[in-house]
Amino acid sequence: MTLKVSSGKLSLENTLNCGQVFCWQRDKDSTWQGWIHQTPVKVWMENSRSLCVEVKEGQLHEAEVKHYFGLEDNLEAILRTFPQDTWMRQAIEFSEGLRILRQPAWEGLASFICSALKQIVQIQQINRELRQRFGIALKSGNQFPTFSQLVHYEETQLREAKLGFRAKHLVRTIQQLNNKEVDLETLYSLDDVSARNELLKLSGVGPKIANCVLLFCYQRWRAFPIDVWILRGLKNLYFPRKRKLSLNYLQDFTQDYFGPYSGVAQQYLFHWLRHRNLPTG
DNA sequence: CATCAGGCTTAAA
DNA sequence: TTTAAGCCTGAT
Repeated sequence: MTLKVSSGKLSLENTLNCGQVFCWQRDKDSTWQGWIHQTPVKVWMENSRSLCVEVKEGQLHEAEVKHYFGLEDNLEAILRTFPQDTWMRQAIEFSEGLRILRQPAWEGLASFICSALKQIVQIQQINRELRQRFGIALKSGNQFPTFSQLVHYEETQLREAKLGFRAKHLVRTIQQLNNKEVDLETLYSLDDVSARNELLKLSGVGPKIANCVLLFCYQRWRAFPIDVWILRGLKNLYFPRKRKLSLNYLQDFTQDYFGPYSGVAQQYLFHWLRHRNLPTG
């Protein structure tokens, strides 16, 4: 069956291919195959204001689709809180229709632990490898394995999924979650700082990855991940004359300057910066 | 305390 | 050969 959901402004390209999520693939006909939590779907836009979702009968409700794609967020109002400097204006124009998804916490956490020193294409490969090797098989693909399912595997087995040295961290984090040292479910009810501190207890989770998980999985819109792209961008665009900038100083600056939705602004900047520096762009 | 090398894997350019 | 969405450890 096909669900048709009124979406407001939404660009699937900018939303699914901006580096916030790694379980979507575009087909030739600009439809996308991926997952809404553990449900396999195919999605496409109709008349630029309706999101169509092909899904097995009874597997998904419209509310779940809206929630996953963040369609209840007032995007225009969020964009108005951004500083209207020359760079942000370009980023907003380039990233039109980009929405922050509400991803499942475990898959997001695992993906970002695996993201260290990896390009987006490679992180997508890891996502597929983990599904194919360890996930429950459905007709249209394998589900992302839960940490409970993964707890039975050794580091060497995870390494085969192209994880490299990140396998050690993922194994440790899986054990920590299995021990209830950290409980991903309770993070939803914690304030930003407490939730962040919980994530930082996990192996392989530093400031950058913690902020990614907060922003993309826990709807903490002030979380501003600083990676090498954003670091270069901030230095070149906002502090071209400064020689030395500490990470702490920049982190404070982003909170103040980009405002209550600074994390969303980060993603708009990030998406723009990446394509701005590509050979074709 | 902050800050900073060095090491870690792999694939693509 | 270099580079790519970092983190951890240990040394100052």
